[in-house]
Amino acid sequence: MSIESPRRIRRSPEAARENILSAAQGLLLDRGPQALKLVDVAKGAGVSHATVLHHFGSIGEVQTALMEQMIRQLVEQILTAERSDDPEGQLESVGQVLFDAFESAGGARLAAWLELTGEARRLTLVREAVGEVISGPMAQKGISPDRATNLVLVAVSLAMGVGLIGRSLAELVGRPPDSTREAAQAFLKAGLAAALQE
Amino acid sequence: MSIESPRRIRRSPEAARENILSAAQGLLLDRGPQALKLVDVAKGAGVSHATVLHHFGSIGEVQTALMEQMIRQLVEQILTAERSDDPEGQLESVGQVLFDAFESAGGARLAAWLELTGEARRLTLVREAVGEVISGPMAQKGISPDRATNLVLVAVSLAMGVGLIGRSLAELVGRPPDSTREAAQAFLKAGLAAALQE
DNA sequence: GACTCTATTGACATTTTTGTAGATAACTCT
DNA sequence: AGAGTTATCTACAAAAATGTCAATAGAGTC
Repeated sequence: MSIESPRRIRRSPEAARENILSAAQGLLLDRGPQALKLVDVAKGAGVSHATVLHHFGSIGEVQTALMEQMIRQLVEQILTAERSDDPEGQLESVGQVLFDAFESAGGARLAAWLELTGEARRLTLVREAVGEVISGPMAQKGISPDRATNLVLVAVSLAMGVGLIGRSLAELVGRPPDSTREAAQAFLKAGLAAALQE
Repeated sequence: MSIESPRRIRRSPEAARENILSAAQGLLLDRGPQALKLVDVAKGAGVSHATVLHHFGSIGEVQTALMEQMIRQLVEQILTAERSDDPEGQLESVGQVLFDAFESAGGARLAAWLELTGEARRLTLVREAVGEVISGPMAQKGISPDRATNLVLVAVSLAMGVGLIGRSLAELVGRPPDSTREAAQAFLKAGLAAALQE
């Protein structure tokens, strides 16, 4: 029987916060917002719950910090795709990334959570991204700001819906999980094409 | 100073459950799922929390009962509209009701909640409704079951997204709250029309 | 009016969740 | 190596949320 040496991992404050937030994100994505309890987050991060409080002050601040981080990630993904591509494929590509962001990265779950908890005002970052898409690639395609806004509203809503319930819905009607997304992307593409033909 | 008579309202078990559930629904709709605490629900219903437990056994059962009731309401709305209308307007009408159900009645919030908490299997009722729409009005329009399923998946996802974040999104980009829904309905209608022209 | 039934309640008990405080250990700098 | 800083931990405390129980009070029946 040896006395075990009390090994601790000591992180920089930033690393510690990051570690905790990523654990929290994992919990949010696969167990839902209700799972964001202090001890559970701590356990997920491999630290004591006191450590979480040391870095965030309260569980509530963990949650808002998580929201902000996820929003930043979401917007970054979209803007990156919007900027880097060739102007031709931009619209399709942005559509692609939009669905990706809302699906895999948990964007839909985040947005749903924000909406359900009434914190949707935090989405100011999103407004900027939307504005950039409207005045950028869509303007280049000759789409008026007004119509462009409508298309974006529809596209984002659709991506949101698909990201949130698309897979469940498909399985519910006996289809492969991705079929909702595929159908939605095709539908959106057709609608965009129609909008361009005027 | 008079001794106040301890007036109680004594309801039938059914009325009591209904009263409690409707209070719970109110809480869910305007404060989110996190607000569904035992005491808060009880306060909303104007009874003691012990009464809630007497009728439901636990707060968890209140929540699942609420889910089931809301799902039933949702499906009923959709099926009613699907059945009662003239065959011509059915598709448009169902689209209308779909958006209504997911928006005003809180269907989107319900579905989001189910999804976030991983209880989406409860939606078997929805499968039946979907099946009925596919084999009913859509078949009459000459749409193949396969294509019909795709359209339904898209329509429901879109209604879901619009119902959940449509208003916030519109306000976020400086539009009137209803504009997301209007744009989405127009977009969906156009897509349906295109699908019929083959 | 007395009796029965049970929905309702206040008071208590338990569990869950969050927050606090002092001690300890990991890291940096000298 | 020694000292200072502070991230981390354990143990404790507080608060919040859920659940239990015996007593009370409506409403119907005899």
